[in-house]
Amino acid sequence: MPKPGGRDGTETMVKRTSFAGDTCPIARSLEAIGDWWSLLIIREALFGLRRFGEFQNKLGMAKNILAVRLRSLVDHGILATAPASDGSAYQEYVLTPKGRGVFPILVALRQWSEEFDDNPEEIATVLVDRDKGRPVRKLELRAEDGRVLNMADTTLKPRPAPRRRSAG
Amino acid sequence: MPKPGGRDGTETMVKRTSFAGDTCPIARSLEAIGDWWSLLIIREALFGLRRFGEFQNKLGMAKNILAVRLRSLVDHGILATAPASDGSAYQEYVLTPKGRGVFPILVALRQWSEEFDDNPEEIATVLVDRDKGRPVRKLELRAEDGRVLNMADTTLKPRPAPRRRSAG
DNA sequence: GCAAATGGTTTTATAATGCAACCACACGAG
DNA sequence: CTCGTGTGGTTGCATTATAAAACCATTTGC
Repeated sequence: MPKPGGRDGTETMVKRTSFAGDTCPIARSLEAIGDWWSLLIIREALFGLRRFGEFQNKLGMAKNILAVRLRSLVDHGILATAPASDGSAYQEYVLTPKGRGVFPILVALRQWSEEFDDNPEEIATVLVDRDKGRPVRKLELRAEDGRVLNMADTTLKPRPAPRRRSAG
Repeated sequence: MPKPGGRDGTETMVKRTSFAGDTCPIARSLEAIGDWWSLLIIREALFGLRRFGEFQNKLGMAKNILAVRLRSLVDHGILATAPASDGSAYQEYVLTPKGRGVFPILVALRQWSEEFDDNPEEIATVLVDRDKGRPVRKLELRAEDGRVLNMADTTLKPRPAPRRRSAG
């Protein structure tokens, strides 16, 4: 069975496609956090988990997969390693500002489930305002002037060319 | 996509983990749209793409993968098939309300890239208010009374028990 | 009817995932 | 120091998902 370009040294790179160089910001996000586990790890990190064992225990995922994901998240600047806060020689994984910035994405995912899931009664938790203990509103997208926008009120424009600073 | 089930006793050596029965709404969302291509397909659908060939051409993905994804999205009620709008015998894939409800998730992903990407100058487009042509604000999370909340202002509570209708 | 386009499926190869076993190091007790 | 245990991984191997390309059935244009 001759396969195209097989044994002659020309390896066919059948890779999982990468969006790293894509100009679409959504694709670029997915490049960093667009897999099953990464967002769940970040979710747990937002909850305060820090140790390898904590993530592994809470998420019930294979240790090798967790290790790969943690490395990837560190590489992407979403997590950072730090010496353990309890004085031991172990290390911890803590969210960077970039990692904490994922919060709105998680809220959007949560609210989508709350609104459209076929069995919403199976959802165990509600995101509430800490002060009042009342559920939060749906995320709002607003114009510069404050008007609430829905999808039809928006459009995409090419990014304006970067303004060059005059010989700073 | 991972096989559904796994919680209902019909479990047959489930390999790739499924979050279908998870009580976390984020996991439930990821079950439906938590893979590389689904969100990009939805993005293109929001832009108006409808035909198999349009998706395949625009996203540059393998046809078999596209076919699997489209089927999955239809199964999840995110897309629906419809007779072609141009009168031909072909079919089209159109977003359901549930599919259009993904919009805020895409906005959140976009804004995360805009804020934290290492090379934001590579991002080609800006989401703007259609009326004014001005960039939109960051998504805002608000309390019931209108206060803008950040992550620290929120917490999770168990979902209140469903109110039972007074029988009869 | 025939060629080309459309919308897939099948085949085959590679990469990712998952489980279990293994291993290095830290730490505590003796 | 040595043993035993917990933590934090890595390594093999089997299974699954993804990918490219070939193939195929309809539909459309002519």
